[in-house]
Amino acid sequence: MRTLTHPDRAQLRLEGVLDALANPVRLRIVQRLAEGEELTCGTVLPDIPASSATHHWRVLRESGVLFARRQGRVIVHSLRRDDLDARFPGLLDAVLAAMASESRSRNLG
Amino acid sequence: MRTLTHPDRAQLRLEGVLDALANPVRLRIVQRLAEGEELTCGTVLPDIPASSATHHWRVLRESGVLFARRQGRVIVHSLRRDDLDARFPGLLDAVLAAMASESRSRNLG
DNA sequence: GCGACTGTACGCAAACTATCGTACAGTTGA
DNA sequence: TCAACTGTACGATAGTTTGCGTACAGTCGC
Repeated sequence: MRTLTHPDRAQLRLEGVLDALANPVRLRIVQRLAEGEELTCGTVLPDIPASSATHHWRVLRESGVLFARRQGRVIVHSLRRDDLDARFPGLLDAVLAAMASESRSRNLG
Repeated sequence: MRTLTHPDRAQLRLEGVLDALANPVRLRIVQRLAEGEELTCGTVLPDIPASSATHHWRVLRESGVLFARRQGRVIVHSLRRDDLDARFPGLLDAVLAAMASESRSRNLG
C-alpha cells in the first residue's frame, strides 16, 4: 500500500483530465462525487470488482480529478473542484451539466 | 472513398467527444479550427503521415466535433460549434480556454 | 494477537488505439 | 486521357487500457 500521490494544481494537464473523464465508469464516479458525496472505493458500482475499481480511482487521482485521503481503513475521495475550476474554468461544470442533460434525455426515451 | 458520415446533433455523446479531445494531435486540430481556419486534411502537422492524420480526422468527425465537406479534391473541415454548444454548453469554450492557458504557461517556462 | 474489513499490488488476457506503409480512388487541369 | 494532387482503405504492429483473479498489506474492534 503505497502513499497516495496527487499532482498539484500547477501540474494538472488538460489532456490527462479529458482522458480520465472519457470513460463511463469514471464519469459516473465524478457525477456521484459532484452530488456532494464523499465516496470510498467500494461505494460506486458494487458490481465491478475491487481490483477494477482501484484502476479507475487511480486514473482519476493521478490525473488530478479527485483527492484521496486515507481515513482509518477506508479511503475517502472528493472532487478537486477548486483546483479544476482554477486551472480549467468551466470545464467541470460543463461536463457535469452535459452528464445531467444526457441522463435526462435517456429517461425521456 | 466512402461518403463522409456525421452524427447528427442529437446523437452526440459526451463520452465520445471527451474521448476525441483526449489526444494531443486532435486537440491541436481543434485549436486550429477554433481560430477560424477551415482546414483540409494535410494542413495540420505536416510531419505526420497522411494515413495517421486520416485516423484523427475520422475520430473527430465521427464523434461530432467537426464537420467535413468535400470540395473538389480536398476535404474542408470546420468545428461544429453550434451543435457542441447546444448539446454540451460551455464544454468547447472551456476546453479551448484551457488549451490557451496551458500554452501561455508553457511559454512562460 | 486475531479476524473482519478495505483497498492495493501484481500479473495476465482481451480489447482498443495510435502510427504507419502501401495501394488505390476521386477530382482537377492540361 | 493522363498525370498530379488529395485523401481513403486496408493491414500490420507496438503500445495502452480495461477488466479481472489472486495474494497481500494496513486498520480496526475484540
